[in-house]
Amino acid sequence: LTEPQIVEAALELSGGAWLDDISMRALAAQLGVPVMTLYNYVPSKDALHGLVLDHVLRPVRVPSPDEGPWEERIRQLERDARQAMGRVPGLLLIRHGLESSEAARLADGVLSILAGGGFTPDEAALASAALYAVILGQLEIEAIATVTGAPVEASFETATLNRSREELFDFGLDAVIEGLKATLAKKPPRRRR
Amino acid sequence: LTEPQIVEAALELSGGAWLDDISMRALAAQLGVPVMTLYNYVPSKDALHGLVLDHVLRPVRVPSPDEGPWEERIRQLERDARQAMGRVPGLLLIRHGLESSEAARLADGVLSILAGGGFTPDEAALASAALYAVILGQLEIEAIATVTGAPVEASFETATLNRSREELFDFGLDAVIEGLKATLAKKPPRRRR
DNA sequence: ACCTGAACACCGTTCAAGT
DNA sequence: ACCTGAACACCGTTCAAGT
Repeated sequence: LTEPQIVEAALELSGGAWLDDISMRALAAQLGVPVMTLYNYVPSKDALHGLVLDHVLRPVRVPSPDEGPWEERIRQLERDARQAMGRVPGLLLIRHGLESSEAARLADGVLSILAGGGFTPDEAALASAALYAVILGQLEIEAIATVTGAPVEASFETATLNRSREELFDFGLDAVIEGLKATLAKKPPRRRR
Repeated sequence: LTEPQIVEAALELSGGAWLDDISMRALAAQLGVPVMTLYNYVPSKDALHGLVLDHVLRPVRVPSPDEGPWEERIRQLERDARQAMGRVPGLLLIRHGLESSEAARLADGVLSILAGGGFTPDEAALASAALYAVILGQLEIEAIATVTGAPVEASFETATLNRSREELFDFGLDAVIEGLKATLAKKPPRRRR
């Protein structure tokens, strides 16, 4: 019985819905062990969520500087991250984003990409928060759809009905990136020293 | 004992943290009634969350067309909504955004503002989803900060440390709006008939 | 040392009995 | 009709006893 085994079992058991809804008892049953055995590998249910978050975020790469302009690298990273987290829409990353070392790695990646793109550290921080908000918000919208079985954003009438999640996400992401570019364009061109 | 009384008690008891963490038992104690009495007014704990969401969203106005250009009206509505929901960062609006008639009212308001701004229904739907994502994401970031006591976005290093939530939100919101305007600008100017 | 059963201190909600 | 106590079917986790 290993940690990855437990994480995988939790993922399978949640079936893409609210991770929080699976109980330690059900997880133990799935693995065929007594409940308390889990606590030899995981300190708490809360910590388990952190492990799951790390697990799904681990494969997401931070593109290196030679992989295109900063917009393209941001887009790639955010798309990958969204897709990875799409495995567990009800992850409640809310509560664990700050504890996850993988989430921190990606946040740092975004910051350095933005810095390389010409943003000051200050602007980069603001911009990365905006990008973070977009991905979190989109995941929430998807979580609603997955868990309730409703189409993506029913309240937005029929227009969104036939749109894929990718389309929705890309539109929002592109809008933010476009806005960030506009911010950059207003500044005098950066000087290299 | 009235429904608003129950909602207010829930708000007070949660103290701005995760609403889900308060128990029906604690809520009943706060109101000085037996637990089961609550069920004469609220069908379930889940429904209570919906009532709280409606309650905090009710005062948020949809600006009328004569209150400035569409960007300004969107900004005003979103700012108001963010502030209203800031009362209960841990509202888990995730689960109830679709059930709340007040959330639906605001979503419709955003759609009609965008339509008036020159977006096709299709574009307006995409744009409103993007705006929805931004506010949801920002609220999540704030919820993390409130509940964990950490500064807003600790992983973004010191740059964000001294920024108010309003600054963060406005930056993200402005970026999206800027991006949406760019989308509009690329189109031929709309014709009135 | 590692494992785990029983127990503790909770939950939300059903249901039947009270007035 | 309206109200509510007791009970049901769960929780996560502690803790002490097992090997």
